[in-house]
Amino acid sequence: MSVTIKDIARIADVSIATVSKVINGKTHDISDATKIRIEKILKDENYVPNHLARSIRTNVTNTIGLIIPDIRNSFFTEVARGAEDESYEQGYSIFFANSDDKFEKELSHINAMVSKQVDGILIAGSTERDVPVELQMNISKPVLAIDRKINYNFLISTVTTNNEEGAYTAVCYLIDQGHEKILHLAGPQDNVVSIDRLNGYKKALEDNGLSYCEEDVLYGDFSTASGYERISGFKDIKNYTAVFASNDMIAFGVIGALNARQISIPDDISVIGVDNVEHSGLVYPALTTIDQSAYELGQIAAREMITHLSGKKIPEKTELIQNIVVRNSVIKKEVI
Amino acid sequence: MSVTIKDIARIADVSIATVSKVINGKTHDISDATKIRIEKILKDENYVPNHLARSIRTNVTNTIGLIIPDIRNSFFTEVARGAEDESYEQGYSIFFANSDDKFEKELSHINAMVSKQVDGILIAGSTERDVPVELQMNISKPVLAIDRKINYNFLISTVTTNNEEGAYTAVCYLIDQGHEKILHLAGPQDNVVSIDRLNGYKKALEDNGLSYCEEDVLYGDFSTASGYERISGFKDIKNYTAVFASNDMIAFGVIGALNARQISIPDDISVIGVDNVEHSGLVYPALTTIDQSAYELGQIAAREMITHLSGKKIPEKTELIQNIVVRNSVIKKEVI
DNA sequence: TTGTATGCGTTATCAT
DNA sequence: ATGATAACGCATACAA
Repeated sequence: MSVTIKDIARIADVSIATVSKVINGKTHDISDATKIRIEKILKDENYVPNHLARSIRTNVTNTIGLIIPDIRNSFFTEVARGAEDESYEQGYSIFFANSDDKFEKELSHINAMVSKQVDGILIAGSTERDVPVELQMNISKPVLAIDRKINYNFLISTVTTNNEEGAYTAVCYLIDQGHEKILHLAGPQDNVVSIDRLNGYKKALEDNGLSYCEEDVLYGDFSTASGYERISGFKDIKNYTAVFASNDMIAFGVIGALNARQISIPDDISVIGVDNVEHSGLVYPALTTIDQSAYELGQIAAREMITHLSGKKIPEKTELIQNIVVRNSVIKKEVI
Repeated sequence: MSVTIKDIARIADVSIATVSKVINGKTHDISDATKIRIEKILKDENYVPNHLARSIRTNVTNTIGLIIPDIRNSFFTEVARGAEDESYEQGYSIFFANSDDKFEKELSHINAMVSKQVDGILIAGSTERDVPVELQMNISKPVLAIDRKINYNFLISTVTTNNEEGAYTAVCYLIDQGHEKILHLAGPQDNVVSIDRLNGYKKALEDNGLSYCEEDVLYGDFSTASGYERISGFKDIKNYTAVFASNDMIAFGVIGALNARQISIPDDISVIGVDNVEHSGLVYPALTTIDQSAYELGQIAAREMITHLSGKKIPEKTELIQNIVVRNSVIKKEVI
């Protein structure tokens, strides 16, 4: 066992109340002499407060739970880092867990965290959900939603980025650079993010007087392999001057396939992605893309949770802007 | 406040001792009737045990701390995921923290975790260290070292991969494919990992009757930019048929620079990396590389810690094998 | 200025 | 089969 407040009291020949006071800096009614003496003993004995015991009294653990689908998804890697940084700065610890997009696993983690008395939980919800179950869950700790909407009872706020707007920005940039025939490589047809981005694509076309055609959209999944396959066998590629990929992974596949087909980027075709994944600046040519502000998402989520815990009011919803990161995969199309 | 064992006892009109027993399945001396009745109330009242209170009695939190330099480094992303998976399966939670390779930050996290009574701590040590301070730290919880050696008092085991061997494997593979002029893009001269890999490179050459020349090694840092710069201005590149990059990031830079110089991979030059970063299979051409088993590293680290906590003996040191992942960036060199 | 006593939610021992 | 109670380490209201 470690040394406890009781041991210190015995050594210093004072009561534990006195020791507790100097530990917590409530020294206004402690004489300097004993204060200094106790502090020395605390140090000599290498005393470490038992935070559990403290928490059981104060009902505060200075701990936040973070549940994400998968830390290996670079978007969530950034979210996690942002949340941890902010928490650390404010003296909080992070319980971290992956749900693998399984609702059951998410619930299991929530229960564990509540049981361990986290002060609040940050959740990037699993894609798989069971709304009735969700609604009847009785979470006794504040919950903040990251990136995706969720329906738990004690939801205090939602922090998201606007995927439609990000896509809109990307496509407008393409149009701005003179592109008019823009191929869209979408993600799964039933995926919310993919749908949002498709809508942004449509809206950008319409707002710029271009018409939307169904055949300009190729569906797949969010993987590089998918991007590669769609493009490598696509006959009409010459009809387009630009490709808007629904995420960077797809864009990597597109780049690979175009390289393989000896189609030059960006001279023959421009490519733009979304996500600003770490490697997007490192491929050749460096990918122009949309930054989702994943780090800020995590950071702000943690910050708002902590603000809430301190008793202050926080916005019910905050939406981060997705900014374009201009690199070398898009070129201005000269109008002939 | 949440409902406590006391509330349940009141509702069921029994003592808290009885409730505690059914909660913990010690029902051998409880009548079926009361057992069932209490279980129903537990459920109806949505009772969640306060794990803190339990821990303060049992001295066990079922929580493990994980301190890594940076979750955004994909190697540690994998480690973290492996550790979390194993912990989850065994009913443990993970406190997660980044040290940014700062020793001070590492210490700060250790203190917080010890204070919060983790059962043990997994540490991938920061590069920056202060051995005297390290030795005099008196950590009261078991510590397990991941990937890098550390010197805390309560070190129970070390789990690493053998970087020299991994590099050796890579270079032997190159030689096996007929390459004899192999350029090595190393990391920082004073970095342990970089040095280990350089040694593996040397050893592979020597063991295969090839001589090591200092000018065949280009130093830089572990970034893509570094790889790109070293190669883009390197006049003697034509003298080589293969490049062994000290990590995948460097390899990405090499690929980019070779592409830019119109040197074909792998036809003109083969490239091999180390790390098997997520994107390494997704670049063009797909990178042949060495897998560091980062996921297993985290998984095994957590597993051994938990085994130790259960009172069993664990090996003082376990070293994981690094395996080659053959993809498309290396080609067999035809001997003329 | 310092100490006593109580309680936080739980487990576990020992009575009943 | 069930209950009373001490104890875990700490914070704090109140007494001295």
